[in-house]
Amino acid sequence: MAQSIVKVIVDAPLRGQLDYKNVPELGLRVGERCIVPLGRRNVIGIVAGFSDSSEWPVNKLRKVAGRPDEIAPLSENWMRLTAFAARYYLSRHGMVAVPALPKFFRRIPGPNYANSLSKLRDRKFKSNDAPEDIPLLNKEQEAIVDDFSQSKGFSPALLFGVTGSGKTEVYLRLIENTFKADPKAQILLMVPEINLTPQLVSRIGNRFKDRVVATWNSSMAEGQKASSWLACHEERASILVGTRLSVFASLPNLKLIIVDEEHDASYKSHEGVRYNARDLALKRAQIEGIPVLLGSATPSLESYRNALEGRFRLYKMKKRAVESAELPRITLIDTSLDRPQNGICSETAEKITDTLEKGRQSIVFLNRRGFAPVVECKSCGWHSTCPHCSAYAVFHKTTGRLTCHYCGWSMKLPTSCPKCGSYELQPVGRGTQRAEEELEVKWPEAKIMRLDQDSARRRGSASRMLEAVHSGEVDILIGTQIVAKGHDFKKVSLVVVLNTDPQLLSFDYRARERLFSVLMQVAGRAGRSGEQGEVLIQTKYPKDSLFRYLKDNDFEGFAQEELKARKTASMTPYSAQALMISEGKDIREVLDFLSQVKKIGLSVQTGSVRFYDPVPQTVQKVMDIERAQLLIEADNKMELQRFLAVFTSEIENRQFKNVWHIDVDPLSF
DNA sequence: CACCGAACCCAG
DNA sequence: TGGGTTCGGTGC
Repeated sequence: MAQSIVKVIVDAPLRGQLDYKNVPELGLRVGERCIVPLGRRNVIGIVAGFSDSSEWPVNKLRKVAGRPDEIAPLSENWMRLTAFAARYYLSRHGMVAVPALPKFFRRIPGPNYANSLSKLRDRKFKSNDAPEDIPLLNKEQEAIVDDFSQSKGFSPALLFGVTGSGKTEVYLRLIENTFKADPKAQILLMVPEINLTPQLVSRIGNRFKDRVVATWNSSMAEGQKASSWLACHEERASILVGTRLSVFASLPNLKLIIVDEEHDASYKSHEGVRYNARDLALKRAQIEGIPVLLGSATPSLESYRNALEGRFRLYKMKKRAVESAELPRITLIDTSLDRPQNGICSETAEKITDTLEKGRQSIVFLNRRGFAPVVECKSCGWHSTCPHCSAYAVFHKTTGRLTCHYCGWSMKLPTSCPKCGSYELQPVGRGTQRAEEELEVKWPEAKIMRLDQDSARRRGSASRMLEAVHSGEVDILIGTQIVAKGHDFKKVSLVVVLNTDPQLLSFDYRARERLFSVLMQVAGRAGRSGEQGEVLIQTKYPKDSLFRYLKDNDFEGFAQEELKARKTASMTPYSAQALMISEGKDIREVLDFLSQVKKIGLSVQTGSVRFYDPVPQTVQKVMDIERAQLLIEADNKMELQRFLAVFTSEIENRQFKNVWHIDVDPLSF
């Protein structure tokens, strides 16, 4: 057997695999973790293969240093998935595979290792004994469950279900059917963010009492991550509920993947390897040859198009699961006719008062945190800017400070203008803190609560606040996006949307898609149990077609109009994009570098690949680093991929000293 | 001339 | 990526 040389991948930006002399007594197998010397230290690597020859002089090769433990190898499919991700997102196999393991499993074992490992194995997963009542499926749900459960092999499907149509119940039945077909099956349920997982996990735990339900998300303690990971790897856990990183979990008997809220931007990773976990979930299902379900009330245009063109099966759920729950009535308030007082139009104010009188709850949605986005000097025109970023420093009244939302820099709000000394400093614009204060003045008797990153910062405090809403202690909940996400508030009958106009006018062509999605979600908070819900949207542009589709609860109409526009302009999903981003001290140097890079690109250009001009990023400077980008486009992902492989190796060969990276399939600009 | 942080270089 | 080394500016 050809086993004298071990090929190892490690977490370092090195091309290909590293060769080491094998130590046959270790009995290493492909997919196993091993300890190898790298430079002056030892690191954890993963065995990618064996060979009897090397491109390196064999006598210069170093020996494998050992194995950390007896844990079973990662599967061949897992290795294929991570290798694919590395290739597609222009990274290195080791830089995807190794960081996909919990920290515990990528550290060199210390003296207590064996002990800690057995503790991890013994960790008990919460079992749930709450009484369960299994809702009956309606006709729509039943047909979908029956059809999807017939899937054989790789079969992607999109579940388009309006808010409240009972997607979760469909997921649960699909999981149940998967266990019926294979009692040892493992299922991966991906969710965009952690906020929702507790409710979802306990619901799953209730339904599948004899199963271990593991969770995996970035806010968990390292020990918990490690024990969840191990339980999945050793097949003690049969369901994993996790955020984007869990697409790389080791699930040797994976039989079904569900991606909930598939349109959600948090599936895209922004640090390290910039992968999109939803896309990788599809790839994973393809590699494993298993069904995958993407679910959403407002699918991404990309997935919706895939469904329209027959690449995904399309399931629709247009009824709310609770028969009596009607869809909320949406009213647009023209802010140029009904001028807002302290941000609130008179019609809005009346409705809030009504709702209070009826003893029902209201949600006020304002997607901007802090008190005011900027402070201005009325006498000289000075604005509060961050000294390290090209952005305003936001005024937070709770702390009395100006804070930069990009780098975290902050200073005490000056009492007089730093430029001219005038005392006429005035906060401009409105964030949730200001709106909260204004609501308190207007409705002093109401119990008002604010929910945003600032008020929810402490661990678990968000869930405590949500609990207060559920129990009815709160009359008006004001907040950012967080209030929109999937909470099943029974007593909310009014939703008010303040100032979404900036997103309507944004140059980012995806802003409309995102706005539609978030408005649909927030509207879905109203009237979830019986009583007719009402949604008020204050806008200067009530005639915008986006609102018409929203009023008619017509995602498909909206999506088709958007798709048509995108097709005409050959924008995504009718084209594929990659952003080359570069950073440096001097913006001219950065732009200069990107111009050179563009020239190189033009010289190796293939097929439909085209370039835009290098431009500074929207927020040009962050933490004193200037950033610019070069947008590269092709007719489809395959052509773009083929080009990028050649292009990046060409740039690497030139050994530029500039810092750069590539964001494949970027979601924002 | 000592000290420190930033830039640079390298790993099989 | 992480770590070690080298380089250059600053302070005494």
